[in-house]
Amino acid sequence: MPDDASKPVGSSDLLKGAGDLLVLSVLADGPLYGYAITKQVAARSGGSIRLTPGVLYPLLHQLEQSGLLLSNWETVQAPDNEDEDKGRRRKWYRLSAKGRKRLAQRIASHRAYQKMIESFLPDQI
Amino acid sequence: MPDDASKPVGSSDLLKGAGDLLVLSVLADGPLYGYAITKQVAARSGGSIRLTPGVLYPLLHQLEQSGLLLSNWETVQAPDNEDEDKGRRRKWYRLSAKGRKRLAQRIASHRAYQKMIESFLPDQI
DNA sequence: TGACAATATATCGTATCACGATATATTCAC
DNA sequence: GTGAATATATCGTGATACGATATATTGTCA
Repeated sequence: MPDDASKPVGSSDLLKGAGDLLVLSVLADGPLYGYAITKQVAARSGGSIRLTPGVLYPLLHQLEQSGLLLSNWETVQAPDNEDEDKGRRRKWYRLSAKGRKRLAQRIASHRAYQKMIESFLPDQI
Repeated sequence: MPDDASKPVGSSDLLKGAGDLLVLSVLADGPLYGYAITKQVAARSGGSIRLTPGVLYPLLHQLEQSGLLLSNWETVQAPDNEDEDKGRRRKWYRLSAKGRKRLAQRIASHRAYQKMIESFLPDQI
């Protein structure tokens, strides 16, 4: 049996606690809805960062609850849809003032931490 | 009740998955035992990275089990200790060849990931 | 001599989090 | 009309960082 016959087990943990930083960062360019964030992040990372639903939506809710994000629902009417009560729902998220301030702090602390980690790495291995 | 009356709750999550990178890095300079690693990391980080026992020892065991570290026990005899069966025990760890190779890979992937995260951060907030 | 701090290893329980799987509904393309 | 894409959301699992706790030895200082 080959070592990696089927690998839907365990974790890869790509995000390493930077999920909030990513979401706040892409929203700094303007409001987006969840699915659009997913696509945006995938595109800008060349497909290497996949912000899956199971990661994204709990994260958005948590950021909103913390007052860092504000949101409003949009109902998209399909051209042939005459029923006003139906239509695809989108929840648009945008940075709050608090979220913008927090983003600046997170960037600073992220860079400080990475600088610290980098200082531990050996020049010669 | 003040918001942070007593805060031994929850997490700070300073390490963010870089624990193995830290340990492998400090061991690249030569063998060390656990407690010395703690002190070394604390000193080199100005006290901001505290590799507590609950983090360090499981990590060392896991790295050893993965074949990245090799170890041997040392028994330190106190000057006034005549009993050969007693004395403070130290477990010295050193990088294996596999560990050294892995360190190089981890550094490369860490830097690639950080570069990717950095590319998401907005210039202007 | 006795107490306390520092040295040194280790495990346990909890909280958090990233992730795959799954669910539901709408709309577009063919 | 069938399937892919769009769009939101929750659940269960596994990994892990952490504080708390335990145990034993050694150094310091009164």
